[in-house]
Amino acid sequence: MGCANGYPGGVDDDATPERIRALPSWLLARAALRAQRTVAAHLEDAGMRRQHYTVLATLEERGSASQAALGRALGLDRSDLHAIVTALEEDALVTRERDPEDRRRNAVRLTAKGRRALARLQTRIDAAQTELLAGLSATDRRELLRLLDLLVAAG
Amino acid sequence: MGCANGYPGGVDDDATPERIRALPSWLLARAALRAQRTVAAHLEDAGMRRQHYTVLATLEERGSASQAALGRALGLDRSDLHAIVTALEEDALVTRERDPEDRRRNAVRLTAKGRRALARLQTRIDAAQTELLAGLSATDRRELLRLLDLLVAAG
DNA sequence: ACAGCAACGTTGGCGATACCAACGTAGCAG
DNA sequence: CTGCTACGTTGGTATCGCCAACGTTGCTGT
Repeated sequence: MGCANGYPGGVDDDATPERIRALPSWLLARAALRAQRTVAAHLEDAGMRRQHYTVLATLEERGSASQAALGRALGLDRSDLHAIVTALEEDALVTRERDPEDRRRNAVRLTAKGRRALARLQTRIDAAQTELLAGLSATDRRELLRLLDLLVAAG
Repeated sequence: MGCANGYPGGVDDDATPERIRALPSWLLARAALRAQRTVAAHLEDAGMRRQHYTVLATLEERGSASQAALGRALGLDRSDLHAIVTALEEDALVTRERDPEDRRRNAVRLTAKGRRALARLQTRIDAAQTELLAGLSATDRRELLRLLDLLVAAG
């Protein structure tokens, strides 16, 4: 009668209840947290955050983009993008100039240094994804991407 | 030559680049954000947050638990759990007493009112999950749970 | 018996993230 | 030229996960 709940071992308190562990929103939060920590750890000694990478990658694809366009493409707020571009500009990874064709906009462009930094970041990002998905087969990885994409697209 | 990138339409700037959209960590973050917003919206007029639900649900399963045990079961920090239990106690949903068998611990227990509140919360949580997974078939939902569980267990 | 170590709860604080409100400026449509 | 809209900028808010420190309590080894 020593154990209040009738468990023999006793260390069962550390286990997440099935009721919670079967909750999609909880699992998503947990998995995303792990993903975030993994990516952050891989980018740490590069002094970058994950949004810096996504902005640089988008710029490499677009060539030039306004901050508002970057925000819409990446789901970021204008104010947050302002801070990100400012940081990248201070590191000379991007340039920010008034768009001559629409002087409301800032034309943000990748510099040569930015392009090199992006290449280095890409390596780290790839390593983080590999570590994150280490327990999944190739088929499972594809399935995961498909299902997550469904969820994101429905948003 | 009007369009810098050769796109005819022009509203393509709002689309997330494939390079980003195929990134597991990014998809996880986006999907988790949507899940979080959906749950929060469903719990909003109940004046509760999602961690309140998980704590209440764990207590219903365990009967009694210390704050540290709740933290380990749910992946929450001691300090955060303190705030949660305090809030639940103020609403008389749980009681917090010194555990007579180990006076370092607090024995947190569900009250009758807490049990009723949990039942109401469960309805809202279920509705949120339904809304979240609306675009997925039953098979897809099972697959998603399995894959997310793999990711979380590997953490 | 006692000293040292570990666990617990509590308090206070930090950094990252997502979001919102307001403002001035610039383009655009009626 | 008069609204309306988009844009960038600034500043502020709320949540969340995490960490450090402290006093109390239990356990263990000597």
